[in-house]
Amino acid sequence: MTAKIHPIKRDAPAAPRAELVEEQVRAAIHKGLYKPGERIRESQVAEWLGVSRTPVREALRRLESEGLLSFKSWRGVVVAELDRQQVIELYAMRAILEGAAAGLAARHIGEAELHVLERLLSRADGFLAQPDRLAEVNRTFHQAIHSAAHNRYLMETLNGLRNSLALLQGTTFSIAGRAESAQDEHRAILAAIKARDSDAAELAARRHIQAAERTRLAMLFAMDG
Amino acid sequence: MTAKIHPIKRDAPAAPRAELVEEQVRAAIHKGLYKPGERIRESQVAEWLGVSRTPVREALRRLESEGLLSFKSWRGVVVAELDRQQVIELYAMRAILEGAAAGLAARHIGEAELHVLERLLSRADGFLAQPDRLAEVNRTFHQAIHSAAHNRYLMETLNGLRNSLALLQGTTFSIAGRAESAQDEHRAILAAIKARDSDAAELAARRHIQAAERTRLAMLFAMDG
DNA sequence: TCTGTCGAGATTGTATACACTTGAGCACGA
DNA sequence: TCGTGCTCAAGTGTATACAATCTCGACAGA
Repeated sequence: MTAKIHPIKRDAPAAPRAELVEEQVRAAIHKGLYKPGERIRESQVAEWLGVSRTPVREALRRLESEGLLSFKSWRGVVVAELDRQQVIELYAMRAILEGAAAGLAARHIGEAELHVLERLLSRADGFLAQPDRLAEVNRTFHQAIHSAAHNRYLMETLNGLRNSLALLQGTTFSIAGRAESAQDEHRAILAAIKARDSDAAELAARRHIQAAERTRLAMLFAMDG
Repeated sequence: MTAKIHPIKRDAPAAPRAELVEEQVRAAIHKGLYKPGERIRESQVAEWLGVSRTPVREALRRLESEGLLSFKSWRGVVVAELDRQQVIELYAMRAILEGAAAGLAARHIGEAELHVLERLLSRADGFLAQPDRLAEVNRTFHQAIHSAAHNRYLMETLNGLRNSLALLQGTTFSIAGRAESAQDEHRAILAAIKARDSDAAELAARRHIQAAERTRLAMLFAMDG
């Protein structure tokens, strides 16, 4: 808040409608309101959010270049679907980038950021039985590591990967025992970062993602039958 | 009239104008027709390409989410500018990902792909004195490696990085001696891939990018004075 | 001369109108 | 009954019209 030097109150933050639409649609996809493979009609979204099709189209175009949607000429947009191969490739990318982020964090992290990581790690202990809450805390934990790597492109790319993986419903923490192992893996990552051991941090992070991948693929197998 | 049934020739490929605009503007930025920091007016682009502002806006929105443009509310778009820190971060990302791609290629590449790499490498020998042509061949060489890694997300991300780095004018091959060292480095990468030595390939690729970074930063220093 | 306020023009943001493509349903005939 | 072709509604792609906001310069007052 820039204080009240000017009596000018910005009641309308003048947030472009297109950005609003983008956030709402992304949130809807993450929440599973729109399911993978489902078609999205521009006019339906426009009516839902009370805007015209113009900002809707701009928002959808951007969501498409993020990989969340898929355009087909004259046939509209559909929520992207991930086949098994894509999931594998996404996790491979995550392993590379989470590893790199952890390695960089081990070198560049500051005391304050380290403290945040420790608090988040212990906070997660309280949610071992609540998959959704745990997933949220852990997401913050990972983001804190990404941020500690001090490379905005790395952070952005990891963000995009997370977005894409959000197309998969549910969380791996609902699998028995996964929450506890994940917590162990997180402890190993943090310990390596704290010890400023870049190689160990990278390795621990890669292992962590690979373990998550195994669980996720098992979940997919279970669904496919 | 749906006319003849068989020789379906789509005279008008029905290429959405927005895609056309996107390509044209991207090309213009790469060619330096639009320079970093320069403002782009929607109506000017619309007139230039003979379309209305609607597809132009969609194209610009997508180019922005690629990082090539930067939006400011009600102030239009400007071509993104890279400060020294951003260049460093971009090269750090490239080192990570080119390394990963080379490592994966060493494991997954097929004989045909290997052959393509060898041909590209020897083709480059003929362009050591033509920086622009050399840059083009070398870009193809790198893309072939990315492709051989068989991970579409890795390839896409590397593509995005290349796009962003295209904001820097000129090529590092115009620096005396750089073309020859780059060629040496490429040979080292290919040798490691051919030997199926994943670790060596990753290391060689990282070194290559780091060498390119040093040259690039020296060029920036020279420009800044 | 300097400072701050207030338009006018320019430019972006949004809505609406229109053109083009697609695909599903229906009528018709074999 | 099944195929075939046609019509037309639904929905996307594009253009145009209008509203909101910013920039920049002129001008009044100190």
